[in-house]
Amino acid sequence: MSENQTKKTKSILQAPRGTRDFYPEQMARLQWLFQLWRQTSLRHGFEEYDGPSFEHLDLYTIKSGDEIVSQLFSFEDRGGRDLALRPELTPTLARMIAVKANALPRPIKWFSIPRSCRAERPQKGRLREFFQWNIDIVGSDEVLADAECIFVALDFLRQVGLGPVLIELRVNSRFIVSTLLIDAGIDAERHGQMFAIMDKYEKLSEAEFDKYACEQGVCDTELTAVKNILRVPDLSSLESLSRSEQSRAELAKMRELKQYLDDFGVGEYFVYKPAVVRGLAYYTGIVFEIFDRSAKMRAIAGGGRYDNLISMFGGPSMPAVGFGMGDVVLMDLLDELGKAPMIPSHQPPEFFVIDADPSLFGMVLKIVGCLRGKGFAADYAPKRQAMGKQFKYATGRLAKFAIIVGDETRTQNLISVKNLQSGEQRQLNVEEFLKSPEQLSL
RNA sequence: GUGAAAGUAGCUCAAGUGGUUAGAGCACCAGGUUGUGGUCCUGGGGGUUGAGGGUUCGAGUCCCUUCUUUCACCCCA
Repeated sequence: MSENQTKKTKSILQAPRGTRDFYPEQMARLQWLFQLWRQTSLRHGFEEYDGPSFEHLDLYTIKSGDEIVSQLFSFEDRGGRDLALRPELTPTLARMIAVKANALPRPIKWFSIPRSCRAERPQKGRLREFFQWNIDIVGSDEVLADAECIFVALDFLRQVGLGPVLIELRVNSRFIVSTLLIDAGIDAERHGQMFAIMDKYEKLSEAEFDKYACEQGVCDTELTAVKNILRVPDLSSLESLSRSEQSRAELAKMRELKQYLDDFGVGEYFVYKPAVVRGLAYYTGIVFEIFDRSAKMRAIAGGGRYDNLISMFGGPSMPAVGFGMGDVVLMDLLDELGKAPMIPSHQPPEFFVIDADPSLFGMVLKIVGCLRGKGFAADYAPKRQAMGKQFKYATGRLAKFAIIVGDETRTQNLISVKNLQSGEQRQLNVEEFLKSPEQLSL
């Protein structure tokens, strides 16, 4: 082996930057999460879908412009097509819906748990490969749809122990901010830039923010107007600022949203935050983010209304709202709060068969074989060892019942069944036990 | 992509200003109690100190390069 090859062999032992290996222990956690995401989605009436894990590069540049390419893992296939690993699922969703739009009953309530890749520099809570729970409702412009999306997220979070004391839902409306900016004499074409500046408000000190805004070409009167918007503490204060008919209508929508969330029983999570504008250009109305209240981490989830996206992909004009929740920040947070459950990476056996003597091993396999054939999780010690060791192994595997095969099994067809939790033990006839193992009461 | 800090066993951490063969706990494996358990006792495998090069009689320790992680930017779908 050449020196170069030795080097290569060593470097391939390391998983690529920003990726993770899922050993059984981590895989069990991941599956726990997926199952909860899936169950919650289905319970709320969403249907599961998925698309390809890579798409035409254009699919992503249409929406986000060419700058996005540097954040993508892109490549060319042998036919010269430009492709990219999916950095998110929303473009795929828009494409899938644009193709079949007229055939789908509305509202379309879909969910997915895609594995996605972004070529960014990894940090805490942000990797190059991750999973993201996506929830979308397409074809409804009613606030109820926004409320439903948010409710699924909160219902899930509540289930994993993240109540309103620990986390909050930050809500704003891009539309209303836009109308307020217009009232302040700031043209619509500069709103994108304003959103970007407003996004910094919570991260910077007052002086730093002023300086930053000034550098971005915001004049003093504009800065005052922007700050007035950013300082609005709640919806009722927003009312006094909203002068135009449009902004009043949008404010009414936000009130409606709050009412729906109250009705669903998750109103306590709601916080009005004027600085929440989201980075993406395509959001058109209500936007929201979910944060832990200590706010030391990135957003747990984020989303909003994007009424123009489907038509951008060549589909009919269809209103839509949705959010994404990544696995990384969520699991980090659960770990930090001690709320991540211990999930065994194997299925604990219902029955664990133990022999008193290696010569009885054939009977162990016979019983295990029969139980497994009947659909029970049954197991035995991997080595012929003293009974003490076998019991130890059974306990380690979290088995419920131990079945002891001894001389009496050979001579009288008797086995002993022991409840490993209570310690209770009883002798039974083998055939009778095997006929209906589920009727065992101990 | 730019800037900064860190990296010692699977995990958590030791190892004065460079100085014998890099240690401990947990975990893992094997023995011990001869028909009954996560306890206990004994032993064991494990590391080219992230990798590569340099300075030196001598490098875990100092210098350079690189990889990974973390933090701040960029961006955040």
